[in-house]
Amino acid sequence: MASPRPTSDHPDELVTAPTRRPGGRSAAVRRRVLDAALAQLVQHGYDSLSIEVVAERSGVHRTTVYRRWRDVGGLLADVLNEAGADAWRPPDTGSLEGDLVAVNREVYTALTTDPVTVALIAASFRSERAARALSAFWAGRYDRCADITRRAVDRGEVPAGTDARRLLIATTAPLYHELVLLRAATDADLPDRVARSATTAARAGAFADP
Amino acid sequence: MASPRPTSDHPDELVTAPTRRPGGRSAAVRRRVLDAALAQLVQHGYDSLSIEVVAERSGVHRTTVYRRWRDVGGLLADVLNEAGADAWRPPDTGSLEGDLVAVNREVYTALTTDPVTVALIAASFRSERAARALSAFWAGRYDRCADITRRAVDRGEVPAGTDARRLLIATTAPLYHELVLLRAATDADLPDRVARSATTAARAGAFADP
DNA sequence: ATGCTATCGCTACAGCCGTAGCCTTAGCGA
DNA sequence: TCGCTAAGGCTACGGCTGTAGCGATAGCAT
Repeated sequence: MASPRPTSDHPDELVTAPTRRPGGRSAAVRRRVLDAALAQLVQHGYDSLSIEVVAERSGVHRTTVYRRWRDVGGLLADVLNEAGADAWRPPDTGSLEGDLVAVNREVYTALTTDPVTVALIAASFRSERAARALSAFWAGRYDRCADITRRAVDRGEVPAGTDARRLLIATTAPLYHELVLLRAATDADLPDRVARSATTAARAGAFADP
Repeated sequence: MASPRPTSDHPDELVTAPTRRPGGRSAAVRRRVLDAALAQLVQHGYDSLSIEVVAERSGVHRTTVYRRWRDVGGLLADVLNEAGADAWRPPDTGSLEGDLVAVNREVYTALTTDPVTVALIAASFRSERAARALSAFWAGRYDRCADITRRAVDRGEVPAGTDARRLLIATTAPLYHELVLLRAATDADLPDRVARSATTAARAGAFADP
């Protein structure tokens, strides 16, 4: 007996249930809802983001949104999945310090000027699915950033065996820590300073094997 | 006319309104409620923490809890204020690396075995007051940790001018980043490895002035 | 002791969240 | 073209959150 697809409305792994009718309507509903969610988020912040509001704004019925996304976290997880699938590539400035500074400036602006980023982090504490989506998003970014370390090793700037992930975390983590967790006063020089520290550390072999 | 104290039920700055009658009842209510909140948090996690439940558990009436703390964030902010006022001192092992490793192990256990810590972070995204209380708590901890750097400078382990805060952030931020934001698989060797990296970086002068 | 009043307890209510059940609509295949 | 049925729309409801108003109680000062 060919086991039929389980008909659960809320699959655990997939962010949005794959529709058996991908034609016009379902796709249109999804687009309208995701657009509405993002717009609401940008314009009025995370606290204003409720299923109620998104449904209203998108013109899709409340219960439909509940059925397909379950909660705000599910909505944002879906938004994130789209965002993570872009063609982003790490900067390539020709030097390790330049690359790390560039990365950190991107992170800095994302955290200070873009309400979406912090909203997604906040959502990840309230929804398991949003948390997974955010982890996946970041994993993709950090993977692509491995190129930065590879190039630095090739240029002889840092020891062979330097761990790309550790270096990248050392570069970006202090930014997240200061801005998101400690909520320190914003300091425009912070991203560059941290990136320079990480560069110095990497040159000293702080992220090589043992 | 002597202006009387404003009678707002929900002062913005103070976590708990100072009672004009500190005698038995108010204090007892506070104690019962905070104890109940912490117990509920430890036993059933953050998502289970509602005013409803805490009121039930403490035997204090729902509306009273709403009046004095307003929301879950206010409750946790009050819990935090008590926790931050303790006599905690940074470890003193005789070497920079030893001190940083010890600090990081504390952070690590707090993040992996103690549900309270992550719950407080989660709460800080939902409540301005909890966020401020958490910032204050951490500020106190980081201030006290400045001793670690001072001693290391005195011993000649790191250059004079090494910035205590930057060093401490570099040591602990990757832990928070991996465990809280990235939700990476827990790795018992992580705290030590990161602490050693930070030590190497500090010795190389990565956190000295410019 | 005794009155004053801050603080707590209680009831009632308005509003939002999330789900169930049923009906309607519109992709999709024949 | 036309039936089948997945998917969206609608209504109704139960539960939880947060507030208002009022009466009861117990610190505190005299």
